[in-house]
This record gives sequence, structure tokens and C-alpha cells, in this order.
Amino acid sequence: MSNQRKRKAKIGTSSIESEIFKSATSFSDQTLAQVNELLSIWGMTPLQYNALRVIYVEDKQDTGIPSKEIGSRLYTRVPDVTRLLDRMVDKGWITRERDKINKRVVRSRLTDIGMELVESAHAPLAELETKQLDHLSDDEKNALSTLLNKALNKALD
Amino acid sequence: MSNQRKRKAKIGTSSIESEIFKSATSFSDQTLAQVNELLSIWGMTPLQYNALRVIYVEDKQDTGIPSKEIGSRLYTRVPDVTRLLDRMVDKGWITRERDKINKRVVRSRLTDIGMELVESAHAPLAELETKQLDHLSDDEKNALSTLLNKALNKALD
DNA sequence: AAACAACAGTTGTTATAACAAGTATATGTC
DNA sequence: GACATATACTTGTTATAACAACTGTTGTTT
Repeated sequence: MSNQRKRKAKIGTSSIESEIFKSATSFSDQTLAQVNELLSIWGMTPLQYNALRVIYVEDKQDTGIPSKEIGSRLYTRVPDVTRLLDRMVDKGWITRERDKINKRVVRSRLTDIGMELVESAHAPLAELETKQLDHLSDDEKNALSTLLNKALNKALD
Repeated sequence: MSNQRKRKAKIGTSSIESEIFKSATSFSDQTLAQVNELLSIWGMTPLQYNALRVIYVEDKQDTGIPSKEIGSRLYTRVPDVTRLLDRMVDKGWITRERDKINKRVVRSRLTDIGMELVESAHAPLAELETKQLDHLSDDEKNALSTLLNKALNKALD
């Protein structure tokens, strides 16, 4: 008489693996929301900040960093680095130039503004991250870091 | 003589907290990519699957689940549940109806197709998750789950 | 050195996420 | 019982993510 289909029994009790994914995702999502809010002070998104930071850290010789390397060092997949960098050029944070030797490559460098942005945001971000985890002991943080890295290495196989 | 600004020394060495965020984000991003690939077989996105699963699990009485509750049970922030559900109505996976008593509330229920989708995808997803972590011992998985939850609770304060 | 494959970026398109403002209903207060 | 406030959802708009096809350059093979 009812049009209600019977739901299978097994769905609903979630495995330890599911719990781990759910927690890791929630954790990174919640933290990202706070990082996003903080970075909005400077008009940056987390992705833009990360790209700036990659260039800042890697481009010691001020020769510029290829788009592909920037993409590979961001810790989420980014299918469209070109337009991510386009917007950062428009904002005056980076400059781009074709590599003279390998003309396929485009190298990005920070402008003074871009450099200042990375330096301004760094300490507040570090503080936010520390605060987020200040209820964990050093042992717990080390254990968590180790376990996440172990989990991650398989994910990247 | 060079127009190169001096980069501050401190940036580049990352704290244990940064490492944790980076690993957690990479881990969930990589896993999500695989989940996305798997779910694309049925034409679902991870977010859509999660919404379907929420309704499947919560709507025991087939009275429908309010949009707000669906949103709150998804483990990422979703600012636009209405249109997420719109698309699922269009695809024939759910139906929506205004609550008779509280007319502000809209309740979503699974169609037979929606129910079949959840049931079809569940086992392959569980298998994927298990495989992703099969190089961790039970103790490690339990420890990871516990630590992530502890980290998460602060993030949600 | 011509042909083919690989590589690094670019561009076009569509769908979705994010943010903000708006609408209808319900609840609380005086 | 009018009025302010809160709630649940909707709608409008803009920016970005995702996917695929394409261009120009370099490397490899014969």
C-alpha cells in the first residue's frame, strides 16, 4: 500500500575509514573558511595566497617560477593555473614572462606588492593555525602529522 | 643595483600546524578526486551523493528532510542548498514539497531512482575508502580518527 | 630533416560556488 | 493584535572551478 521502497540495512553505519575522510574533510573545510576570512582583509583567496607563497619561497634567484611548478606545489589540484595567474597579474601581484630558452615555459615573479602581501599575511595565518590546534599536545600534533602523511602517501600513489 | 627586494627569513620553514593543515587538505582533496571519478559513473558529484545519502539515512519515516537539515549534515559548508536540490529534482533523484504545518520548510524525499543511486554507489565507495587506508593498521586508523576529531571540535567552536 | 609525439600553456564553454539581498512565514513582546 | 525579530528558503549576480579542445614549441625517431 505504501510506495516507500525498503532501504538496505547496511547503509548508515559508517566505517572507520569513512569517519577519517569525513573528519579530515570537515577539518580542512572549516579551517579553510577561517583562512579565507582572514585573507579577505588583503583581498586574497587562499589559493591566490598559496600561489604567491610558492613563488616567494621557491624563487630565490628572482628568475621566476614556471606555471607548471606553481600548480604542482599547490596542495589542491588546480586545473586552470593560467587564469589563476591572469587574475594575479591583473591585481598587480605578479609579472609573467616567456622563458627565453624554452619558449613553452612562462615564468612568474612577485612584484613588490605581491611580496608585501605574502609577508603581511604570513604571521597572522601562522597564528590562526597555531590557535586552531592549541588544544592538542606536541605529541598529539606530531602523531597527527605523521599519520596524515602516511595516509596521504597512499592517496598520491 | 638590483630591484630585488629582500625576502624575510622566517617564511618558508613551516610549523607543525601548517604541516597538519597541508596534509589534511591534500589528503581530502586527493580522496575527493577519486570519489568524484567513481561517482561520475552514475552522473553524480560527491556533494550530490552526500545529499542523497543524508536523506537516505535520515528520512526513515519517508516524511522528507528539511533543506536546512540537509545542509547542516553535509560535511562541507554549502551556501546554496536550494540550487543543489534544484538540480537533483531536475535529474529526478528527489522530490520536494512544502511542509504543511510550517510553510517555511521544504522537505525533500528520495525517488526510487535516488534511492537506487545511493545503494549502487555505497559499496564501491566504501571499498575505495578502505583501499585508500589499507596500509594503516587498525590502531593507526583509530588514532588518526580520534586525533582528527579532536582537532575538528576546536575548529567548529 | 620530416614526421610524430610530448610538453607547457592558452582558450572556450558550462556548471557550480560564493556572496548578498529579498520573500514569505512564524514567533515573541509590549 | 500590531510590530519587531527570527527563520527557512529563494533569487540575482559575479567569480571561479572543471572539463575539453587547441596552439605553439621542443624532443625523438627514422
